[in-house]
Amino acid sequence: MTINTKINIMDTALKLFAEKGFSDTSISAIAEEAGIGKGTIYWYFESKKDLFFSIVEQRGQDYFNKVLKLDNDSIESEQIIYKYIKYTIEFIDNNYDVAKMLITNTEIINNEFKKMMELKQQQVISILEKALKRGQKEDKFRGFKSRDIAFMIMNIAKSGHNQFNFSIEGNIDQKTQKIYDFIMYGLIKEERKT
Amino acid sequence: MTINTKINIMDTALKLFAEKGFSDTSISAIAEEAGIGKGTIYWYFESKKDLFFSIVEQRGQDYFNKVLKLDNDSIESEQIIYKYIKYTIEFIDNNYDVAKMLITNTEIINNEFKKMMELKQQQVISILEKALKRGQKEDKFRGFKSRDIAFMIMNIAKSGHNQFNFSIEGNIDQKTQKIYDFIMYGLIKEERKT
Amino acid sequence: MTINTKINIMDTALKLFAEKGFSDTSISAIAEEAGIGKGTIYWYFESKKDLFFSIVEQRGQDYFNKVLKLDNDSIESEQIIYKYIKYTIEFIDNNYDVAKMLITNTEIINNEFKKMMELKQQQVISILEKALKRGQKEDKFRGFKSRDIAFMIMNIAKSGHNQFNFSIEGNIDQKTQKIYDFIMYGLIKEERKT
Amino acid sequence: MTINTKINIMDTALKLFAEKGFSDTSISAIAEEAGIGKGTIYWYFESKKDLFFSIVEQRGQDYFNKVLKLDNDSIESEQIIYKYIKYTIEFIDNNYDVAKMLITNTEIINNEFKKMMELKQQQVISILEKALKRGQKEDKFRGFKSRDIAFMIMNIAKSGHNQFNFSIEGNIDQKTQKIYDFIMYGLIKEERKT
DNA sequence: TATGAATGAGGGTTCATTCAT
DNA sequence: AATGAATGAACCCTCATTCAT
Repeated sequence: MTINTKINIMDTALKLFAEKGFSDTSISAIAEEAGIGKGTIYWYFESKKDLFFSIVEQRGQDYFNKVLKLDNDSIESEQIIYKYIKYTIEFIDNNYDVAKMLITNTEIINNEFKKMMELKQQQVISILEKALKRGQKEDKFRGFKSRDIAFMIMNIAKSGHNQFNFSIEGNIDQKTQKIYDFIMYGLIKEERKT
Repeated sequence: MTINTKINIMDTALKLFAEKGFSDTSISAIAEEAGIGKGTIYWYFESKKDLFFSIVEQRGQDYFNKVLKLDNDSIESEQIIYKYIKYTIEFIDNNYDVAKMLITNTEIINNEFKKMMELKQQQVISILEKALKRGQKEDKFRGFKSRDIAFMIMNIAKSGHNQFNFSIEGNIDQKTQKIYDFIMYGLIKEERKT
Repeated sequence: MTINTKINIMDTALKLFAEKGFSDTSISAIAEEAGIGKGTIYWYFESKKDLFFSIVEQRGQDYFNKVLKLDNDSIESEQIIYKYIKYTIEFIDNNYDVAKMLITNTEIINNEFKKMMELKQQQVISILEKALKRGQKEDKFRGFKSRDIAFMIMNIAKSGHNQFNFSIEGNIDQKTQKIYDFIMYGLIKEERKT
Repeated sequence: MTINTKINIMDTALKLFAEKGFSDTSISAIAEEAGIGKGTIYWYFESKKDLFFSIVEQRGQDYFNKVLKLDNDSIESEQIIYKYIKYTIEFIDNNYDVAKMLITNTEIINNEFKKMMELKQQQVISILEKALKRGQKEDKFRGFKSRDIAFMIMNIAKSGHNQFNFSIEGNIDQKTQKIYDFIMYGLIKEERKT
């Protein structure tokens, strides 16, 4: 019946982790929902945590690789920011469950995993920081601490995620455009100060 | 023995919840860390969840009340945004543990509590939205969907929070100023488009 | 307020023991229902079991003493049986709670107490047995093993007690008469065999 | 390990429930006595109460079904009474533990269960009542309130049960005969009144 | 590959009892 | 006499994990 039991397990687990959180999702529940035996999960994964990590890895790898490719001086700095936002929105849209799972379960996961996640985040921040610095050198962007801004951009990009039953409206491109526009020009209508 | 056992329990629990998450913090651990008997916790709190909620309520009430007072047309719209950011940064700075606890444990808490949190968030969004609309009418702000922007401001304000071992640099006022400036003017240096 | 705290405690405890059983009645619940502090109970009683025993002793003593007085050869044997039934019905009627408590909690009480209860029951059986033997000698009663009959009388006398929402109908005297009549003459209408 | 773990659990639990009562028998004690892990019990039973109910159901069903079959107008009314007594004695003899468990733990069990038990008892009373009324119509039995007598018969039939280290002497048939004889003819030797 | 019975550590919670006040 | 905060043993139950099949 199951062409690929492993995928079946991961999909089911992802759904339940996102719905109820890591701690409140039992191996039994995953097995039952997936229509397999409890023991089978342990044939494919070493532990519950291993299952969680595997899901994140599988789903997040694509996104992360795309972002890593933005670390390229031949891409215009605005484009890097635009694409970073787009990739992030896209990832959240296509992997709503993983995103939710990551956002809501970060802390309950072990330190090794947290360190890995931190490392990746630091890499992303560095890529954005580098692009921002370049943009400043090229006199495109205003003067500021680029690392701070990189951090703010990271946070604002998550606005594509539905929190508290609310999210920015629109499809991926519209959301991206809105966030990008806000980041670039801010709120103020009046003449730009320099 | 302790002058105030209840406060001792809440402080200890808060520390552990923030450190290890709700599910991975046992009542036994809290009792041991607080230097009291397990049963004593149940003298002051009905359940582990009740303890969690009590902490959030106690710590969050001040912040929320301050934000609610911003819902006042006699305050200039920019000031509302500025103060919202400041209060949020302040809250996070002074209640680092609660903030972390809230951010990382939202999903594992029961629905009643989640609904209450959502309600509060919606109120905050509405206050910002109202201020933004007023700012637009007064021709201060650019045209945009104010609810979307309110949502982005909420997300960006959280940048004061140390995630992944990184946060915006500076004291409360400096952080606030940086975020406010970014929100108002964005990245771009060039002449403002209208 | 409380003229006699001890009586207050015993009355309240009796009510709750009868309602919910010994194990499911907590000291806290008794204290709360009695409107006193938990510690106060321990001023009057050594333990929860001591409280239980005290109640039984206090309430059962009268009944038991009355029955003991039936051990008297100058009372006609039928009268002993009649009065035994009457006293038992009376006790159950006036001390419904104790009776229910005793019937439903016998086993959860310690062995010392059980032995004491057994002893008393054996005394009662012996009294009935003696009366029955005397009645046989006097050619009033049919031939049978008097100890067996004594035991059956003991059991049938409990029919005055409301079990499963049903009991024999009537007031104390009517109930007593019905049971006595049944014991004496049985069901059969036809000519008596000898 | 054991050929049938479930039966092992039920037998062990029955033994302990009868010995010490429901509340004073812990799941740990059952597991230890049965030589299995605590968790295993929860593989077969949903809860401690479920375990209790299952035992009662399993053991009591046979008895109850037999009694229900006595609700049959083609059986002579005396025979119904005789057989009811016999089945009851038999059940108590073969299921001493269950009987004791039921008699001593009725009150500590939940209301749903109590209602079910009451219902069954009412059915039994009704069967006896019906037989008694028929016997009266056929002019076999004396005039009385048949429901009261049915209730007394139920109580006296329990005399086969060893209470307070005493019971009627003899094997099943002898006990049955003694009780039946007592019920039919009562104590009195003299000429029968009508 | 796949199962599910079995395990036992650990969870949250209750409650009889103590004792300083 | 009376209190109630504090205790900790013991409770029922869950669940990640193992392993014989």
